[in-house]
Amino acid sequence: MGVTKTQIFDTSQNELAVLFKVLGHPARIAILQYIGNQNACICNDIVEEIGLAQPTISQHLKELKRIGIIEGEIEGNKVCYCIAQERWKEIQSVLNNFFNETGIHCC
Amino acid sequence: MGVTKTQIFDTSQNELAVLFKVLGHPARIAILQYIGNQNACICNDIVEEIGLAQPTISQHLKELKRIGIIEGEIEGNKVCYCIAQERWKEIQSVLNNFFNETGIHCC
DNA sequence: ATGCTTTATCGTAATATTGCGATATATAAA
DNA sequence: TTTATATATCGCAATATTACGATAAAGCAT
Repeated sequence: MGVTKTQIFDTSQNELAVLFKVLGHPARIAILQYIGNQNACICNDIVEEIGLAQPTISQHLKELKRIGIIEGEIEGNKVCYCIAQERWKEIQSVLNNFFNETGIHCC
Repeated sequence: MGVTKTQIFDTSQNELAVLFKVLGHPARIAILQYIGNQNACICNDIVEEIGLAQPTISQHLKELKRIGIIEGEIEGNKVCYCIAQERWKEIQSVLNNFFNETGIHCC
């Protein structure tokens, strides 16, 4: 009652759902767009850029790191975040596989 | 405090996040895969197939209908759900645009 | 060493999501 | 008409997510 019944579904369904879910928040979309649009990796100008408190941003960054779509490199007392190119492409392709393998038949 | 601060983000960021979020649940992934894998549109064998109660499935179907990725056609006292092909492709392409337009620069 | 800056984590409040039993509604079947 | 079947909706309980202030940790500047 209330929890997502993860055990009912198989690993690939759960993994796919996690990818979608992590991307399913406007702040995280905005963070990815901001990091992606900088020529160099940018640290927490993200906090300045997006209108959310520093702990909130930090939490969102943690979620994004959880699926490996960004990486943080420590530079002194700052952290430089950047898109993890390989994983980025991998996630895109996992999602595309889902779209291509599902929804072909029907009606 | 607690709500997603939708106002902070622009329409396209919010819309993108909604698409991802709706797809971000294993039951909804499983439902889409099930509907997609039937040669004909299938009604609520979905309830039988997935191990969740009928009201729960109904709720998930409602979410999926909300983004237009499935359509339900009433047939007597049954409802026949199917993938909305056009919208399916459109969503795939919206997501791909996001992936292609973001994360190109960096590092 | 002391204070400043940057980032992460903890704890908590507000809200949202998930899941389901009970119930409503509508068609099919008897 | 009565009963069964299929689906949607309501209302609630359990849990998860979002957001943030306070605080910790760690490096930089003085």
